[in-house]
Amino acid sequence: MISTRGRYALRVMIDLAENNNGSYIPLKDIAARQEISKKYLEIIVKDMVNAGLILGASGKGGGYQLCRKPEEYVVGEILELMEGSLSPVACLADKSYECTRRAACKTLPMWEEFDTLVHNYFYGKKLTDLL
Amino acid sequence: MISTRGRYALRVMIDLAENNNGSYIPLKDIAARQEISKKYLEIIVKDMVNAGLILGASGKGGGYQLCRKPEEYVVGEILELMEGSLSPVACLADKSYECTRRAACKTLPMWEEFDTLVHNYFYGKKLTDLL
DNA sequence: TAAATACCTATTGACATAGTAGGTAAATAA
DNA sequence: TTATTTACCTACTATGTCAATAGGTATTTA
Repeated sequence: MISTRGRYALRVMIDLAENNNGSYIPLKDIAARQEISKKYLEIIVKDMVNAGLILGASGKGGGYQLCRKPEEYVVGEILELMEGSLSPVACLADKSYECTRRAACKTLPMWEEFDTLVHNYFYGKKLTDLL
Repeated sequence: MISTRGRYALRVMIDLAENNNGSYIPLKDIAARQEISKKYLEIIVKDMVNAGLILGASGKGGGYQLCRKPEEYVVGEILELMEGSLSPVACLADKSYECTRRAACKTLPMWEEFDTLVHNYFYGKKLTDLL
């Protein structure tokens, strides 16, 4: 399951791409267009700035902006940054996770194959594919 | 993310398939082999019985048993019964979910495509593929 | 009658999710 | 300078899910 963090982040990116006019776009406008709580979006958008996905500028005339061309963003990157991991099971999501049953695990190969499938799907989609 | 409900259910099914000898297999043995809390497994296995995936029998000599041939079980069916849904977002998982933004949603087609991908992957795998 | 088993109800601690509340800092325009 | 607009910051909260644990009852066989 993809949480609101990843889903809302994606919608913010799309909104920024569609409404790009060279200047910064206030979160108030994004929240209104997307019908998402502005207060809650603040948290998510802050993380997007920290992750280097977008630019933020304070003060009057401030807001947010993409820092790359829309076709240079990959959906998988955005989702993975916001969700932490897209892996279906803990033993693949946590690189440090040590499972004593690993060698004997009958299901691991399936999770690994599925993990690759998911990764390839979302890394094969660009932001521009959603516009 | 697939929770322990789905993952453990799959391991129970594999264990039942591998240790099938015509009679019922006590949960105690499954829990020991799989190194999973028996008390916790009770909850999961009870749901598997209610869902019609396996048979349970009380009393001495009782335990659990597959009620179909291993090749007649599909992984997707087992996971979906235990996890409730494999859909990545609420608007696809809940059939009754009414989203006012549905028609305008830029991301929905991607979630739908991904949902189909996930469904096809797990419904293309049989229990016997894991043995 | 004793043992082994499934089955039942209730509870718990930890954590994540999806927010809300209220403030501070920074930039611009009057 | 001052007011306004904006991002940014810390803290809090209600609800729910996850992964169990605890202790009992019903059922079947030897």
